[in-house]
Amino acid sequence: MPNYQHQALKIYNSLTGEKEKLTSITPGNIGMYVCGPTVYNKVHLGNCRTFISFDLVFRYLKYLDYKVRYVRNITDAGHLENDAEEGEDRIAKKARLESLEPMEIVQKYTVDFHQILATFNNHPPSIEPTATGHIIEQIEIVKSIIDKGLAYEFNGSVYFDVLKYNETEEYGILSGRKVEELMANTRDLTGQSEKKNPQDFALWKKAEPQHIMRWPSPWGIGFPGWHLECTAMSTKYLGNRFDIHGGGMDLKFPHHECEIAQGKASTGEEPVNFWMHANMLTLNGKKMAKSTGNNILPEEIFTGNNPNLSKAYSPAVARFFMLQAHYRSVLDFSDEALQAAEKGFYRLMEAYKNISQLPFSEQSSFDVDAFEQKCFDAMNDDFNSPVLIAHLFDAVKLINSVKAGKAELTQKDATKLEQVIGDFVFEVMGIHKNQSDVQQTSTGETKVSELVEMLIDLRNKARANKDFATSDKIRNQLIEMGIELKDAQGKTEFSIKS
RNA sequence: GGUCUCGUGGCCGAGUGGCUAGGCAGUGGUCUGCAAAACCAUGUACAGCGGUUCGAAUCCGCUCGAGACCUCCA
Repeated sequence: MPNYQHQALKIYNSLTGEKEKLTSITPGNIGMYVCGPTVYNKVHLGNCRTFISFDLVFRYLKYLDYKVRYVRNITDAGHLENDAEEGEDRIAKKARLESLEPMEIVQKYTVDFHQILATFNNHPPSIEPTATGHIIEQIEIVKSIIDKGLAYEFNGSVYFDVLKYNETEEYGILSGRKVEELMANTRDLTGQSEKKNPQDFALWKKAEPQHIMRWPSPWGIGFPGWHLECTAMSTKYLGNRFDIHGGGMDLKFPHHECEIAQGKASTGEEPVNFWMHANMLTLNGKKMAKSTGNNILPEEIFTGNNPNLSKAYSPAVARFFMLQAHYRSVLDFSDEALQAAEKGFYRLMEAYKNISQLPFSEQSSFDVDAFEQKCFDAMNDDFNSPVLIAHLFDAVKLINSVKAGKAELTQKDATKLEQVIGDFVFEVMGIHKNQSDVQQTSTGETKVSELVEMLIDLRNKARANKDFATSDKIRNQLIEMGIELKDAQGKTEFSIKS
C-alpha cells in the first residue's frame, strides 16, 4: 500500500490561510508548479532557500509514493526593471554590462543555477520549461483573454482589465487585497498612460526599437508580460487546474495574483488548489535581494570567503541549517547560527554512522515504529522539518545511550532505526550522503584513514608505556589538522572535520 | 500612508489554551593518565500593559519594536 494512503499530509494553503488535508486531483498523482528564477545573475543563498524548501516538498511527496510531476520554469525573457512603459530589460542590461549576447547571459546563469542547486543536492524538476520556448502558448492565452473581453490592446501592447475582471471575479483573493484599496494606494508612477487603470498589468508589451528580445504577434513586435509565462507553462504541462503552486513569498503579489486572474480569465477554471509560499532568508535582519546587494552567494559559504563568515561550511550543513527552520518562517542567516547547526549536524551523522556497530540486546528500550510515525507526523504537519529534526535528535540520544550500555536495541530494531533515520535524512531532507559522511570514503581519504589508524596504534602503544608526552603530541597535532581522536571503551575512534 | 506577518531563555529555532520541543553555548557530575566524545543533572523563556478563562507564551484589545508586500525580486 502506498504511503500516502495511510499518512494524512496537511498543507498550509495560502489561498485559504488554513492547513488543509492534501487531496490530489488524480489519485496517486501530484502536479506541482514552482516559479523559477530570472537568469540574469548568480543565485544567492536566499533564492536557494526557496528551492530547497520546495525540494523538501517534492521529496516528501515522492516519499509518500505519489507520482509527482514537478514543473519549474526558467525566466529567460527579459522583463523591464519596473512597470513603467520605458526602460531596459534586466537581461539585456546585464548583456550590455558583460558584453555578451542576451542568450549568453541566459545560458551562463542557467548553468550556474543548476550547478548550485545540484551542489545543495536538490532533485531537478520533472520539466524545466523556458519562457522563450513558450511564446506561442503565451500569445494564445492573450488571445483567449481578449476574446473574453478581459483584456484590451493599446498601441501594440495588451493589458489585462483588472476592473472588468473584478466585476465577476475577485482580484486580490490570494493576497487579501481589495481593488478599491489598491486604487487608493497606487504609487504615482509616471508613464502609465496606456493603461485604463493603474492596476491593469501587461500581457504583451510592444518592443521598443532597442529591445533585443522580440517576437511577432497579432499586435505587432513585442514580448510577453512577466506573469503570463507561468500561466502558459503551468497549464500546458499540468492542466487548467492542478494541485500545488509554489514560489517565494515575495511573488504572492502581484505575480501569483495575476496568474490566478489570467488562468481564470482564459480557462474559466480556478487554476490552483494549493498555493504554497516559502518565506525569506534574511541577512542582517533584512531580506536578501540581488537589487540591494544584501546577499550572500552559495560559493562564499562553501569557501568561507565572505566578511560575514568565520569559516567555510559544506552544502549539507547549509541545507541542514535551513531545514532547522520551518519553510514559512523568516530565517535569519548568521555565522553563529550556522556554526551551531554544523555541530548538531555532525553529531547526528556520527550517531547514524554508529548504528551498525551497536551491541544488540534481547529487548529494546525504544519504540522504533512509534519513532517512525512521529517522523511522518512531523512532515505531515505542513512539512515541519524542524520538528522532524528534533525527533531525529531523540534517536541520536538513544543510539549514544545504547553505545554507552545505558539503553537497549534488538538487532531488528537497530536495522529498522538505521533505515528510518537514513530515509528521513537522505531521502526526505535531501542531505547529500557523501557530504555528511564525516569519514570520507574516496580513495585519497581511505589512505588518510589508514594513516590515522597507524598513528592511533603508535599513540596507544605510547599510552600503554605511560609515555603521555608522545601520545598527547600525536593527538594534539592531529586535532590541528582537523582530525579528532576519541578514546572510547578501550578503542580509539577518530573523525575528520572540515 | 495602506495591507499583512512576526516579537520565545546567552544564540538559533519549534510549539500555540493546562503535559520537557530540539540544536548550539554555559554550569555540576560520571567515565578517562589527561583530554575529547558520550551519558546524567541543571535555565525566574515566551516584547510591554490590560482583558477573557478554573487556567494564556498560546485567545481578544491597546502600546512599543521588527520585517514583508504595495515597483523587478525566491
